[in-house]
Amino acid sequence: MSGDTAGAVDGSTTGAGLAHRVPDLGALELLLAVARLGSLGRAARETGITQPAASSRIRSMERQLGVALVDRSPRGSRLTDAGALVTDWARRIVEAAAAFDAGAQALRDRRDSRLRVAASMTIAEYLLPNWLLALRAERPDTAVSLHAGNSAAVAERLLSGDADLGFVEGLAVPAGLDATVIAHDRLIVVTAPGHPWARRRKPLSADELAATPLILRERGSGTRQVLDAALGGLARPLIELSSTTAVKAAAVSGAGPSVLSELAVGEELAARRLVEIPLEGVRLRRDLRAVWPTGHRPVGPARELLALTRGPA
Amino acid sequence: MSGDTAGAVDGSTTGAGLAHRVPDLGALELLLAVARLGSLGRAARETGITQPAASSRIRSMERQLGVALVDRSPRGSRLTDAGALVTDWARRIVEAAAAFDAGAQALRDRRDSRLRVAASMTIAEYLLPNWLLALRAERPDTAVSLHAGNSAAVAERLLSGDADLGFVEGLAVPAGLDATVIAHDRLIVVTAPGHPWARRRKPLSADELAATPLILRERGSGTRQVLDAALGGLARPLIELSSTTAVKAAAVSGAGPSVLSELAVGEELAARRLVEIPLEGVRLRRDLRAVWPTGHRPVGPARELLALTRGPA
DNA sequence: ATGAGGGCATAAGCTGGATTTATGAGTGGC
DNA sequence: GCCACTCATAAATCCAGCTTATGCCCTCAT
Repeated sequence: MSGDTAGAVDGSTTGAGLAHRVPDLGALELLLAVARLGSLGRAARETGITQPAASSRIRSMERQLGVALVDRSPRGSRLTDAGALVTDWARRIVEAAAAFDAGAQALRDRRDSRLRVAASMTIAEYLLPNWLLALRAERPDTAVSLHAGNSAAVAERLLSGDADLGFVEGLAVPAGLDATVIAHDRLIVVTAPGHPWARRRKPLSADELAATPLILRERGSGTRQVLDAALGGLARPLIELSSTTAVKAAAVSGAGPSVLSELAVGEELAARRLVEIPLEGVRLRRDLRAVWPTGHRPVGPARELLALTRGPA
Repeated sequence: MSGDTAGAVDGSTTGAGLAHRVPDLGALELLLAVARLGSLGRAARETGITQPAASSRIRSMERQLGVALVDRSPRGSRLTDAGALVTDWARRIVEAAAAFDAGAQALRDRRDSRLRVAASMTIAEYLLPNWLLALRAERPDTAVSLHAGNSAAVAERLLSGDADLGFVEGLAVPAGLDATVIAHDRLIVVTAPGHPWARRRKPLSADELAATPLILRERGSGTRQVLDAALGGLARPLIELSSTTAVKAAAVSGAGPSVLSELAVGEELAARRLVEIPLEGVRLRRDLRAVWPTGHRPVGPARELLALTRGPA
């Protein structure tokens, strides 16, 4: 959880103060509404503010960004070319915020919720918010609660009746539970772009990987289990850290190579903070499973959510 | 750019007011700093505010979310289990904001920039912000300007000396330009989850696709070009819209099937607002290319950026 | 044990940004 | 020519977050 970092996102590198250069969520939502509705006034009404407020907000956003975003005319407002681009970028922020909101609501609702979910960390972090969003779109009134923990904790909550549906990422299905595979996850070798491996031509061999000290999660984590199994219990730790985030931060800072879930490093790969090192001769694939107490097939909201998770591979 | 929408993100579906339920960027950045530094005070200092301000901000965030995020102790502050989860979700918002910022800065800098980039819309929307972020990480003082347009516009800017490096996504390289393939993009068939095709067992055939009216960009767009070529000029439009966003919105609302870049629909697939329909017998793959005036190999910052884009496929 | 230092909480006062109401002004349809 | 729609401006209000000034708690070193 600690571990020093030099990631662009974590602030230390960038001249801190993203918040001063990026409009706030309200303004971005307003911009999306303007783009969709073609009028400041209508967008204002939809957003629940008055027209002058919207006008002023868009204007200060343009001042802040130094770019004209909308073409105002007495017949309405259309996006500028630059405005269209900005709006698309803004949409991605708002989407992330919507996922955040869905997740946060599930954490809060803990009490009188109709669907109680228990999930392992990787799934809770990267997949569940989007599923919850989809569920909300179909059944807006289903209150969901979420509890995150390792496989054992998930199993315990299910068996004790404290959860209706679980998601785990380990190799085996915990005893007493039925399961169905809902997706796959690939573990990949990553390094900072400056690492020597980043310039290799040939894929890494399993032996090389096993012989190299790696930045890893602690023994017992789902990721570590799969890696150890694939390599024959031989993964050498260079550092052991207790959260995926800390591992990523260490890898980004160039401390060494690491093996992480594909899901966890999507952003880092896209922004070239990390690069994937091709690997041959090992299948670092693991199944992600939905689980429930043996015999008690999911019904109602749980069934609903389960159906949503049967995504594209 | 208009086109009605029912996407969860665009507001109409969700009980509007994401901004009231999600902490603002400043608070999220502060939370990340606390997670990284293990102390409210240190996080405050790094963020440029005082310790009581940080304390109050975190507290109101906890009140807003209804969840305890950090465990305060006289020795520092550590994240709660829920806090760790929230922080990870928050990181995704901040990452999107960082990309937004990088893009916005490039739109603004237009004047005295050392690297002038021209790019097609799909690339500018989905790929460039991350590249700019990576470039900034390596060369923090390189001012970049960005102009987005279709392939012809990109070529024109390069040939007239108004841009140093271009990115295009069409089938052919415009005359007078040298190019290198930097990535590939796959076009995929998508529908709303409720569409009959979403329940098909067998992959779609090319003939079926060609025979079905689709929601498409206007003729002449890069996407349309590739599709027409692959199908033999036969794609039937159900509706023609002038922006990828509008097409997506129409598809999400269930108006019909569409063919879109994989890049453009990542979020929608993840949140199950759209589903991919397997297709066989057609290769809807297109190359993304970096381009520059024949003979003038990129040098300096342009070379730098080019190197960053040679990503994982 | 005792004082120093780091860490967090509380209280009071200030400030700035965003909002609302009220109004004006331009454009197009009937 | 009037009505309906658009956006802009001005003035007053209100609230959220900031800072400064404290106090308490804990730990560690002397």
